[in-house]
Order: sequence, then structure tokens, then C-alpha cells
Amino acid sequence: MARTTGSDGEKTEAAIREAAVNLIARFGYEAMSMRQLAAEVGVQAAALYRYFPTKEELLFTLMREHMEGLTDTWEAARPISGDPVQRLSAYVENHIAFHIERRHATHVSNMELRSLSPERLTQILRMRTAYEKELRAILRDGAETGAFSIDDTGLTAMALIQMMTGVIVWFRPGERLSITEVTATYLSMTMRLVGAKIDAYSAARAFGRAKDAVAF
Amino acid sequence: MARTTGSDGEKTEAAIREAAVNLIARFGYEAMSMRQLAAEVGVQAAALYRYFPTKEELLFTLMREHMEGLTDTWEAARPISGDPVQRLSAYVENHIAFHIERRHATHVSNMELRSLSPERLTQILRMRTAYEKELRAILRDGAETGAFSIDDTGLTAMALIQMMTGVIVWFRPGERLSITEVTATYLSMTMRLVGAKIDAYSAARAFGRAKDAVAF
DNA sequence: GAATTAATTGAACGTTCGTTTTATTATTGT
DNA sequence: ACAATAATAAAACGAACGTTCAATTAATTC
Repeated sequence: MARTTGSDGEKTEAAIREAAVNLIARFGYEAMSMRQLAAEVGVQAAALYRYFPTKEELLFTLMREHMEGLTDTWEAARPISGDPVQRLSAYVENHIAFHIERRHATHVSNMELRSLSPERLTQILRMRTAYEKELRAILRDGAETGAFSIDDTGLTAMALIQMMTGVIVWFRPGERLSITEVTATYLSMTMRLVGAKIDAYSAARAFGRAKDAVAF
Repeated sequence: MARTTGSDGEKTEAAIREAAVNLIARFGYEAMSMRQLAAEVGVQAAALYRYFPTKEELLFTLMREHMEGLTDTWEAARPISGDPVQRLSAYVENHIAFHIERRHATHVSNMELRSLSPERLTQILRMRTAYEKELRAILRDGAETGAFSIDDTGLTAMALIQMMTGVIVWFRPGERLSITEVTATYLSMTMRLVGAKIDAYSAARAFGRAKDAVAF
């Protein structure tokens, strides 16, 4: 056998990416074999090497594009306003929405860093640091203007990111809570955590869609 | 060659556990080979099988004893008092101290769950759930007595645990902050997050050792 | 419709994996 | 001193790993 009827390079590559994200998220990068991945896609293992030169390059591609996606959605969602409360709200909303929508890819990006070569690890970490820097800037501005009351900006940023990203560990779509409800609760917890001095009205307004008033 | 001079079963087993925790934390369970582990201990791979029947059994033992240790330290630290603020303070302090002290073992317990067989996974998750239940009970009591102001007990418990456990990702002993300082900041953030209605004096008292007053 | 290019197969390469078996030596108990 | 036992080494097992290569067929181009 050789080329199969209806075979299409673009479709095959997309299928490989999707299957790889799911398999790595479920079994781990080391535990996933190229033959297992190929079987999931419906091709022979050798066919994978037409699209990705090595297994690690495949992993790196998945991670890089995930981080680029995160940066892109934040740049699109970032508000023009300088109000720290609104900026923080936008950051939290974007972060949670993005990570819930791409639970598997997030798992891969967070858990498989140690399988990257040093240079590639550095590259991914640089992207991550740049993204986290945005949050620190918001917290610093808020602390300076008095909108927030924060002990340690760096620690608070890390705590918030761990708390928000942790959603993917337990959140399952279609269960007790909707994404909107989860986001609202996390926004409320975030605002209290940073000591935001705003009332329920501002909170609802900052959240964008006015739903049941969020009590800080 | 065969038995070496000075060889001792107990010492060898302890050396295997310690080396395994470090190697798995650094490279991952799947990436660590039994030969690599044996070399780290200073024996041949076959010698490992005198102490652990399979690689997975070794992983399971490490995880089970880590969870037992966590439960044990909490039972020893758990205050008799019914005051939710004091109980929550004790929980946070114990959690952070334990996880920082055993960073590598925590990494293993959090990252390698998928390498366990279904039955063993269930067993570890049961222990974890029981431990988290303690936190939910504290939060529920605090919400009922009015000491805390909480939207969703379950969500808040998960958020707090993710936030606290996240410390091991970035904390390195001997860097900018000491364990005491980190714990104080996280206690402060926790109390604000749950809407605890207490003043700085109570906070310092709850923290046990009266250090620089913690502002909520 | 022939030539070219794209996509894939099937088989094979050398290596490493977890694990088992057997033999050998150190230590302990008598 | 000698038997019993504990601890390890050395070698080997089959299976699986990531990857390569040559052959083959489908789609495209002219």
C-alpha cells in the first residue's frame, strides 16, 4: 500500500495535532508512543514524520501555539481603559475562558515542560513570563492608585494564576456549574483577594454582562 | 560479584525511595528508567526488585506515604478550638509548610497520578478527597457562623488548595522570601479571599507567632 | 495521457525498556 | 567453623521504543 484515496496533508496534520493533544493530556508525553498516536489518527507511524521531524518537535509545536493563542486572546480582550479593576476583570475572564476552552492543551503546556530541550524550554518560559508580567503590571498599578490593597505583587500574581489555572483540574463542562458561574465566582474571589475597594454595582459592571449582582 | 560489603537492606530501601522521589520529580515517572534509578542508588537494576515488585508499586508507595504524611501532620496540628478563623489558619500553615518541605514528593503525587492503575488511583484520590473535606468543613462552619463570607464552599476550597499548593512551583528555599514570610502572605490572602471579618490583632494571634502585624 | 509531485505504507534498524533467573558473596545465628 | 539467610551482581528475556528507508499509489500538472 501507499498513498490512500482522499488523503490530504493539511487534514492529516490537523488530525495529528488534535490527537496528540488529547493523548498527551491523558497519558503523558513520555507514555504516548508514536505508534499509538498514529493509530489514533488512522495512519502508520512513519507518516507522522512527514509533518513533524521528531516527537519533541511535535510537543514543542503544540506548546508554542498554545502560548501564542493565550497571548493573542489577551491582546484582543485587553481593555483600553486604565482602570485597574476593569483590567483585572478582563484578565481573569480571559484567562479562565481560555483555559477552560483548551483544557487539554493547557494540561500539556503545564505538565510536559520537563520533556523539552533546554533551548525550547527557555522559549516557552519566556512567553509565559511575558504573559504573567501583564498581571503583575495590573496589580502594581492598582496598588499604586489605591484601587487594590496588596502585600506582595509578585506573590499575589502567582497565587492568582495558580488559583485560576487550577480550574482545569476539576472543571468538567455540563456539570454543576456553567463557565459563566465559575468565572463570576472566581472574579469575586479575585477582587477580595487583592482587596479591591468597589461595590457590587461596579463589580457587575466590570464583569461586563450584568447578571445576578456579585457580592464582594 | 554478589552481595557487597556493608550492604544493608533498610538503608538500600531508604536510598531507593529518596532517589526515586528526586528522579521522578525531575524527569517524570515514565522518563525515569529503573537502570537510571539503580545507578543513582549505586546498585544494579535487579537489586531494586528485592524491595519493590514493580515500578508502579514503587510509585504507589511513594504517593501513599506522602498522603499519609499529609494527613498525619494535619491531625497533629489540628486545633481543638472550634473557631473557624483559627482552624483555617492552622490548615493553611500546615498545608504550606508540609508542601514546601516535601516539594519533590508533592510534585510526584500531583503529576504522576495518571501512571497509576485504576484501583491505586482511586485509593490515592480517596485520601486526597478526605483531606480536602476537612477544608470544606472549616469553610462551611465559618460561613454558617458568619465568620466568613463565601459564595460557594466547594469552589472556594478548590481555589484555596490550588493557590496554596502552587507555592511549590516557584518557591525555592533561600531565595527572596522565607517560609515564614510566604506563609504570612498566603494567610493574609486566604483570609481576605474567604471574607474573614477580623482585625490585624486577631490575624497575628491566629498565625501563632506574633510577627509584624498582618494587614487583611 | 504521460510525467511529476504528494501522501502513505510496510519493513526494518539499533536501542532501551521493565523484569526474571541464576549464581555468588557478605552477614548472621549457632 | 559451619550452616542459613540476606543482599547483590551479571546476564539474559521478549517487547516496545523513536526513527529511517525504499517502494507504492493517489492526485496534480502540463
